[in-house]
Amino acid sequence: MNIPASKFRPVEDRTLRAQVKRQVMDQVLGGHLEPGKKLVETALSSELEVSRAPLREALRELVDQGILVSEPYKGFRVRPVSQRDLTELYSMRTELEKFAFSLAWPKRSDEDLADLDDRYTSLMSIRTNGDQAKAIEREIAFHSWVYDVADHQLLRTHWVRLSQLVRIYMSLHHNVHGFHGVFGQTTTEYRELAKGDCLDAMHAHIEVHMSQGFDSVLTSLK
Amino acid sequence: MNIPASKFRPVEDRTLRAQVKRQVMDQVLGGHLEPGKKLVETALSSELEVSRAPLREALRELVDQGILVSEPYKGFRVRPVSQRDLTELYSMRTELEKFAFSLAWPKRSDEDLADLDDRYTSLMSIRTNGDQAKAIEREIAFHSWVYDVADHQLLRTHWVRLSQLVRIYMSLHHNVHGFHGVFGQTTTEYRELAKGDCLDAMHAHIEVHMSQGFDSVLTSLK
DNA sequence: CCTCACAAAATTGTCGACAATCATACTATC
DNA sequence: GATAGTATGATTGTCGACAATTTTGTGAGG
Repeated sequence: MNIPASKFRPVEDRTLRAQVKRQVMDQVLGGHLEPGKKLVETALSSELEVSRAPLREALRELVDQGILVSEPYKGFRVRPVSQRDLTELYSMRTELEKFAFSLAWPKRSDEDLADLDDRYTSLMSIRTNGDQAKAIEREIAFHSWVYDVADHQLLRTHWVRLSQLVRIYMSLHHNVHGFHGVFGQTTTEYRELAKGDCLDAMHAHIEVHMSQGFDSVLTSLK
Repeated sequence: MNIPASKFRPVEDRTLRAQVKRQVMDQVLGGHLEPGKKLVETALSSELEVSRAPLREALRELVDQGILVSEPYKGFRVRPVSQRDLTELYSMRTELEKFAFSLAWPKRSDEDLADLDDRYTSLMSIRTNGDQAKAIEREIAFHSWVYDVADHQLLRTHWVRLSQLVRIYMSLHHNVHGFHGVFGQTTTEYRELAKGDCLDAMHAHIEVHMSQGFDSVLTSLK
């Protein structure tokens, strides 16, 4: 399990705002709301059975998380996708992840390496299994490892923001191509290098790894 | 002038939300609201003469911009500052700006170089002059040049987010140490290298430049 | 003096109604 | 027939009031 440390976690989503946020996020990232689709506040609020005030605040939070876009008097829409955005997303990912590895490199403990193996195993087991939402989450979790180890709060928040976009494109990919992952074999090499002792090789591999992922997802856009 | 292309720009701040956002932002970034200070909604709404609905939405946008923080039932506070945050901010800046230069390098046109000189002159003239808010804006504008040339939307939004934090720390610095800039002589060298033809030298200089800025701002925190 | 319980005040969260704006369909005019 | 103007409906923006929660204040008991 992932969080055995304390049996209890603080109750989350205490406000309607937070609950709404989670639900809309799940719908979008689950691929049930197609990119570009308009969200009508009155319809959503009656469907979720909350008033528009917390709904609007929740949607506004999702805007700055990059999941939605909004224009005054025009309302909210699911963030549209484009080839350019995808290109930028992956170039950005590449850069941040290389930076993360630079930071994490001297900090990797045995515990951390075992943790990476856990995430790897967890990811591989689901790939043959077939739960789309879970598969995406584990893919993200696998890549989050280096950011956890890097122990850089600001970098992490920027990765979280990027990862939302990654989720959108991945669910798009899964909807088009079924359940096989976007990274293929390179994931295994990624893990080996991450446990090894050559940072340059890791950096080089990230470029390859990302461009593999990019090409794979790109096919979903045409 | 900066934007001669089209004589008109779209009317901005059409909603109260946008106006509130701008005003609160100015207050915080102008250093008139100290980090950690609590913002009481009822007080703010009566002061700004708007209801709490648009006010709350505006504040929530500022949260995801990194200027404020919020907790359920606890309200909004100006983002607190810490040495760790500052360290992370500058390491992040260093990384993103190096990336930006890599992208911008082959795209630099003669126009762009002239633009850089304009921003440089504009910055230098204000440094001896003494309007704090303007000085900060021009400092940011100078560093934004490379992001403009890089022409990478996603990278730009991340820089915008970072630049908000930079503004906070700079206004803190100005409040403590008066109006001289935080980068000193290195700005001139920065400009020269940015116009030159050695990307590696530019990258190396960014490290120096940033650590200079970091050290300078750091003194405001103790 | 300290701590706990409890009441009161202050503050945030939520609601329903109304105003301002936008999108659509229709008409008049050329 | 095309286009501009106009009325209508749909949608977002704003407001004031009330509910839920936290914070502050007070006093009893040790």
